[in-house]
Amino acid sequence: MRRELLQWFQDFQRPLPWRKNQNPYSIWVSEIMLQQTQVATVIPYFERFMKRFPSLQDLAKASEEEVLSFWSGLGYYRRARFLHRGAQEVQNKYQGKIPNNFKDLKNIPGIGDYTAGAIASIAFQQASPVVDGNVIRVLSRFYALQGHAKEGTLIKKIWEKAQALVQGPQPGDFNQALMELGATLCRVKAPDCGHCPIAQNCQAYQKAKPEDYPQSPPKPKVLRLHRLVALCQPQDKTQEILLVKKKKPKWFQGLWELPHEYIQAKDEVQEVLQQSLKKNFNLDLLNLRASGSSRHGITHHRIESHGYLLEVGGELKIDPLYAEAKFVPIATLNQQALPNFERKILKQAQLLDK
DNA sequence: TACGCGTGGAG
DNA sequence: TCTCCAAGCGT
Repeated sequence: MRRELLQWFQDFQRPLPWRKNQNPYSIWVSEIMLQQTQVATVIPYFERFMKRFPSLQDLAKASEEEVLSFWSGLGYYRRARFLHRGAQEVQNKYQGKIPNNFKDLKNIPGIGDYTAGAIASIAFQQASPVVDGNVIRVLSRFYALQGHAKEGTLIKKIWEKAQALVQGPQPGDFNQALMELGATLCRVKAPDCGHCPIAQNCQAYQKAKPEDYPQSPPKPKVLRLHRLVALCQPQDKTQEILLVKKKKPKWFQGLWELPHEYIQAKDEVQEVLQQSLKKNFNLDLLNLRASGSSRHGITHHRIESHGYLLEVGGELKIDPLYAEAKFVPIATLNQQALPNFERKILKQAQLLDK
């Protein structure tokens, strides 16, 4: 099985930017970006990020704000803050040399069991296993293991299998081959067993029901929210817009947001915005017009945002709930550390290009 | 151990 | 338009 998979990987692996070399730093960046994120989404972010932060040192000495601005739109922003912190830690504790073993890697912020195994095996050829969503699927099918994909007992068994399988030559390629198989052939739905190099020994395939493995876990209930978003422009400077940071935001720690309020359907728009702007920013609402709505999902939340373009007056003074607030030129919005959640609203108001 | 974190592609 | 879920992690 090991031999077949390695051969298949050599013949059919996708050419990906982080496979051009075995530089531990670029492997690390790619592995963090790929957490819970598909390859096609990551590629342009990876290219842009590596161009701006080509070495660990470049990343370590950058500001968190700038690192986040290069992560803007990729999601799970905590990853970027830990990666940045991790780079600084490697710089200080290991003189800029990324550790080559699982144990030390795992102690770096943002690096868990999976990522420590991935870096140790891919960048340093250590026989260290990896278990991600792909590996759980591939191995639970190959060995016809019972249990759902988030269940502790199943995951533990998969780690044991992966640990045994990774022993031997080319551990990094073998780990990547397992994941590549999961991503391209051994898919959640409609697996392509006809082209699978290990189908002959796959127990789920022999039972003719590979897509029954692993079982899908119970899912949380979806919550629906409505949100008013304020695009505030000063009366005398209409080319600027207000961005804010809460001290303890529910989402998007460290990123800029547009001022907003979560509302009930019956709430009066103008009244809510007027009171909110006065209380939080000491601003007077002079006039408003609707600029469009958009939907966005965040984990198990489905949020409908309603944007309003507002003209505001008065002197900016922020409430203690907020850490910062600033008016920025509209032309600089593209370089700000904003979540896509806010970019959608800005695009609809034609303050950002599509 | 369970939960929450972002986003976009596929079906 | 909706659901599902991806190269996980820290708490």
